[in-house]
Amino acid sequence: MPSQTAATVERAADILVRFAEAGTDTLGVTELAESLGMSKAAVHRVLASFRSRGLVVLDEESRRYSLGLTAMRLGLAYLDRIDVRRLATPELPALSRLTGETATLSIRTGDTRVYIDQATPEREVIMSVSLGVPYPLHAGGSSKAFLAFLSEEEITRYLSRSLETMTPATVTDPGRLRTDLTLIRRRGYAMSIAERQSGAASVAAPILDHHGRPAAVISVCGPADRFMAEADACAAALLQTTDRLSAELGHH
Amino acid sequence: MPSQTAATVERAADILVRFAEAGTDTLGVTELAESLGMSKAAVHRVLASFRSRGLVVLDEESRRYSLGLTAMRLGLAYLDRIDVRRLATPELPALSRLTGETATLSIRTGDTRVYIDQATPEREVIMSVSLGVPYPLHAGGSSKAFLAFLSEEEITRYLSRSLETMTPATVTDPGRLRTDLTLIRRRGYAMSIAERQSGAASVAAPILDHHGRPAAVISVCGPADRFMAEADACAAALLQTTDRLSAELGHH
DNA sequence: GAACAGCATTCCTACTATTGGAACACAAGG
DNA sequence: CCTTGTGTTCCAATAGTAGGAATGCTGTTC
Repeated sequence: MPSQTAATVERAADILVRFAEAGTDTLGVTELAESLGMSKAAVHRVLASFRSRGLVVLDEESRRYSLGLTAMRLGLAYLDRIDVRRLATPELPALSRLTGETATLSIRTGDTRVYIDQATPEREVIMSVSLGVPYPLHAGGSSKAFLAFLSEEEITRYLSRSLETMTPATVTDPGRLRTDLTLIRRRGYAMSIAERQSGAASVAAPILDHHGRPAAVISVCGPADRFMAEADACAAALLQTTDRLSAELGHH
Repeated sequence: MPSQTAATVERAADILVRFAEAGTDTLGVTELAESLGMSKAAVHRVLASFRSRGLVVLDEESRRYSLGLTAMRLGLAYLDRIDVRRLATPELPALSRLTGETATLSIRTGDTRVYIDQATPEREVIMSVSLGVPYPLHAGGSSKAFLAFLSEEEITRYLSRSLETMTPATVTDPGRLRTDLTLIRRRGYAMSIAERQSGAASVAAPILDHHGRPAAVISVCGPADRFMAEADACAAALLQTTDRLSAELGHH
């Protein structure tokens, strides 16, 4: 969609993105050049430039590169400007302790949604989510908690697209999804068993702003086999938290 | 220091950095161009390129730019790969040389804490700690440096348990411990004389992560009889180190 | 211990892609 | 309705990048 772009800058951005995607901490010049189809010389120049700005750092011994302090500052700057985060983050540990399961916070990013924080309980078998990864709005508790509280037009538009299947339990039929969403609105929270992630289950409820729109979603989630027995208690604790936060955003 | 750089990429990086520095969430093209001495056209091209990679997003209404999801993922990727040990271990020899005493690194393991590394000075009478042995959180400098910076709930929970006596100097009274912890938080470091180990004394301070939680503790310790004369100087050197490391973990 | 392999880094010229002034479009405010 | 401030596009000049090849370095193999 962006119109006037600069190829050099896009390639440089690709290098940066590769650091975020790669599971490994460090990347070498050759490795980057091959995976991006660039020449080693070009990759090296870009890395040297990023290095001068602290975006990446060079380990002098291994001659390999990793992300730098500036990269971290970018991430924290992004999170700082999300004010619902400041409001909700302190609630997650309390919710996790109360329920004995993982509590998460998500925000919407267009037609997707990402976890931006989580608090995990202190026990052996726990569930942990991936922060920063976009997920579709129709699969899983947190996603459906967003979708259910969007406007009728937005829901219709979203459901008219092709809906990705993430697990065998993902619902992709628009009719069945609409029934789900109606129930979610009536109960005030969404429940999901293995819709986004096999073996996982969750309850999720939105924090509504003064327009009644979902500013964020909190979920309580855990391993599916034991979670079902706790689901009702989790939902009660969850709603108590989200109702209070919604009120703080001016929702009544 | 970097040798072969690419001017275009450096300018692009400067734009990115500006988003992290600026207190405001959004920036406009003109604003960026003027503050960086670039032409509006160049800034616009760079932003368009970053936009295609999700590093920045454009608010269609206000025509202003802010950081995007990819920026957050960079920050989280940086934080993920930070292994406190790798960060702090190289600092221990320097701290030991500077103070003439032993420098140690501890991490928490639930309701206990273990030394995972140490650096000893080159002199005849030195103190040496046992790596890998769990110690309780209420006795000794390193332990109390952890305890003091946990959440109020965690402290209360810990103090409600029965507290082991390790030496005649160990404090086990919850009231006196709370007074200790308050002082530690105010000074930024903990001091202990023979609380965990007879004949030993130490100062200890936490490395705090971006949540303000203690990721690790560094201590400087030595034989009690001579250590007291050096304690203030050791604390100063210690805090200089831990403050810098906390910043690298995103604490501010 | 010498030859080798694999890596990062530098060099240098052809040439492609960026540059930036100016023109344009659009919105808000006087 | 004109003005002033945006962000965006256009285009020719040229400055800066690209990339193949050479170099230097490190660690490994025989």
